[in-house]
Amino acid sequence: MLEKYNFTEIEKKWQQIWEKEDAFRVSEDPDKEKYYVLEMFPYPSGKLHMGHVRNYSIGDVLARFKTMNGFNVLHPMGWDGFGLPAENAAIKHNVAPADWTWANISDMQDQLKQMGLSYDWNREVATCHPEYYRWMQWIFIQFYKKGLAYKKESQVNWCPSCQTVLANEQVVDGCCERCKSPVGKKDLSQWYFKITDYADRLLQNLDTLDGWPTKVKTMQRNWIGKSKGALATFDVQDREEKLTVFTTRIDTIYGTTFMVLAPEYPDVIPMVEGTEYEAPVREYIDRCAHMTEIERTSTTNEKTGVFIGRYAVNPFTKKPMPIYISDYVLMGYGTGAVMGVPAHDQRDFDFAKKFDLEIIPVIDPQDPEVDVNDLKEACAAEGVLINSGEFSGMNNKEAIEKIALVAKERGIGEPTITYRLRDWLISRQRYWGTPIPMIYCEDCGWVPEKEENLPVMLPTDVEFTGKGESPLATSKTFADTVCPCCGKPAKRELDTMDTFLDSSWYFLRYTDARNTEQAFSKEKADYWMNVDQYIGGVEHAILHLMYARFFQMALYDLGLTSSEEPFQNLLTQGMVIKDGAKMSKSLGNVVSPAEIIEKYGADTARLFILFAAPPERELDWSDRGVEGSFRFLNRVYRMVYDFKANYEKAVPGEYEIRNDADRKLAYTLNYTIKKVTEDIGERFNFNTAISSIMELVNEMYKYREGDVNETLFACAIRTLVVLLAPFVPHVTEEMWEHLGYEGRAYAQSWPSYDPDALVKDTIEIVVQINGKNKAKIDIPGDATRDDMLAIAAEDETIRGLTEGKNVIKTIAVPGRLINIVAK
RNA sequence: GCGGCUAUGGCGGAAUAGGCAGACGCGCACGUUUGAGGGGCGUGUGGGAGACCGUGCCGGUUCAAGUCCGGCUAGCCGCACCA
Repeated sequence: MLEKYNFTEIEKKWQQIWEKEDAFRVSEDPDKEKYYVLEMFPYPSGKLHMGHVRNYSIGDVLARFKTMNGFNVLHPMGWDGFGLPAENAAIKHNVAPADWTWANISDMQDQLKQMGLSYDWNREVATCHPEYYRWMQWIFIQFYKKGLAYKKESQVNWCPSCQTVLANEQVVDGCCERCKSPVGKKDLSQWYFKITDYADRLLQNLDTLDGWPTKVKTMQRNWIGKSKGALATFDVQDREEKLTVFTTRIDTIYGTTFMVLAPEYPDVIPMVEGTEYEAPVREYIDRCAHMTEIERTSTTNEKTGVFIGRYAVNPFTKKPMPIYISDYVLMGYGTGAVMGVPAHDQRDFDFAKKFDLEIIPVIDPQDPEVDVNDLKEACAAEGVLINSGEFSGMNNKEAIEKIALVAKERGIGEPTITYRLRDWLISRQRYWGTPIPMIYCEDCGWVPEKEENLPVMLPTDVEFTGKGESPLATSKTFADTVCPCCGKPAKRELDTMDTFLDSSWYFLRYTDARNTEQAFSKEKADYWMNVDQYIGGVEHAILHLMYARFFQMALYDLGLTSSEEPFQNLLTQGMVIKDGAKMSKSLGNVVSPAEIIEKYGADTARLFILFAAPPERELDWSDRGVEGSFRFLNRVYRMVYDFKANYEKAVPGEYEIRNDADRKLAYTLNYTIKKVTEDIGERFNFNTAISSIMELVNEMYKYREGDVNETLFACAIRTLVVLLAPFVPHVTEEMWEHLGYEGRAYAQSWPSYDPDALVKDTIEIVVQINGKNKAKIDIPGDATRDDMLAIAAEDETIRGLTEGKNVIKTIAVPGRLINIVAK
């Protein structure tokens, strides 16, 4: 160890040693309690950013801390290797997506290794590796066999820029989640996963996920969007068609004055064919079809629509009512048909005003401020039914239950539940993804590839134009195959899978990453799963985290896993920002991890990022703050160096408390152990853990100015190095070695504290009069409530303060304060 | 519109079960070491001359409120014509 802190050399040295010693390799050990800590694996863009550094620093502290506490810790890392940027690079720079991706993986792996993260690299996975996507395809086939995968022709979200379809979840504010272009519609035959079959379980299980942030659970609940309601079926006058509506307010059915269908509603065209209404209806439908998602939803208030010339019959009142089509009714939710109750629904009210339709109030809110016969806006309040035949006079909450049941008896409806969640569209017209292992045979239809033929390899003779259909269509070798069923010539599916599939089970593959016979062995998965702590950005709250939950449930139903939920505890880290804004190239406020590591070292980068804010919060990057963390490490380094130089023979061991200074240091030392242990283990408050270690160091600096008890100080030095080890692994390893201790710092057991050292002889407490701090007195550390009051009663100062006053009440909190209420 | 989160010195943040608000760090000031600079070491640092006043605002509960309750305001995030 040099006199000066040379982080570059130290970090290189220890990274090499860890690699040579395969320090972080783990295997199943039934005698040890396991702990699985997982950070969301990165897309291999080629460059690590501060968000990654934060994510992996948090995970690494936890992994190292748990290891030191005797757990068998699984801490893996891998690559979400498939995705669009690789294809864009292919188009732009004429490099093969595979070459580009593997080069990036190699670069990023170097950068991760420079951070000194305790990964078991033997378990590294890359989703774009054939040995990974082989099992992805195998899982797809299992889902298909179970009826969870199906192909359907429908109108899909189409990103004109990415030239591919998008799942509902990937459309954000009407724009493509990735490239931000406005999303349009397209009719295509695509593969879907039946995630809606799991809607209720995905929702129900959220209640069991105590270790998840409520924010994420709420977002998922909203996304699943369960709503209880009823179906009601309306006949169409002079027609065979029947129109079924979904409503949460069946109690207002007597107030229905019109009916609205989504423009895409399948029965619309047959109902208008050959009538004078056909032309305007077709024109309206056409207009809607050409609108992007944004255009369609931007006209929030102004309702549009067309009367289709037909009348529906209200099943309760038997009254006919006009049928319209309007884009405010969505084909994708409920049944695509709604009953128009203008008196009690604002959208219906707006529509009725626009088309001059009748408004019939059927709920009286019994509010003197509301005149139901002259409504200025829809009245959604609860109340009593009026104008509702046999149900008039009933409370509307009661009516919601009752009318649905009556409808069921009469065969005109029934109670039901609807979800906002749609089935997951998984086909992508992309090259750089897992090929969908399905084959189309003229005779047999869609047939899965034989499992022994997996993986269906991505071809390399492909052209990238960035336009049109799937790039796999340009391969001369890929499409042609034989039917696995009948052996006749057949064609392969040319689309690839949404990359969110790849990341929906990688945590299972880590448990058995090198298995060539199975996706993962159930035994190993059962040993390591569930993930005890998952860490990542909140931007994955819906997409990834719900897809992964769905996969785990489906795999559970297939008997491949033993638990329905994959992630026991979830920590969503906050963003790293600078100057009050997200780091971005356009703002020019990006701080590159590589620069920081070069200037201050990985240990400083890790320490700062953990110290500056608690993990869930936003982290404001400060160059000054980084210097502070660097300064602290230098301060520790110097103290250890000086200690070794001045007290070469001092060894940690049983020490004697000779004086107050010794007692104070022993107290701080033990208190710090307690504090750091709790802050890391129970609260993930790494910032306060680090600040208490700083206090210990400050205390040690003061202590060494006086009469040094070598054994005690040696204990403090040793403990300091161990407590810092999870945060700053390189420099602590160097100091550990320099101090001449056995083994490696990372392999030490976590220290325990001596509760006796935390008992103080005297403590200072506050005396309040009427809740205001007035004095401080010293009392014995073990003083009871009565002792405290007795001491206070005899104290001169306090007597003076209460003199002439009438003491009404005294409160004493042991170890904290006394409050005297006096008039 | 609906739902969630946040609000504390010049700044990042601390106060874990209602009990000394501002730990720790940054910045700043001063002292010290040094030929000087840098660096180190140390002291001080919410406001106010003071009794006191101070955790976005108004009110409440309590002996005691940053913390609990009711009502606002602002900012951020998510969803949004969901019938």
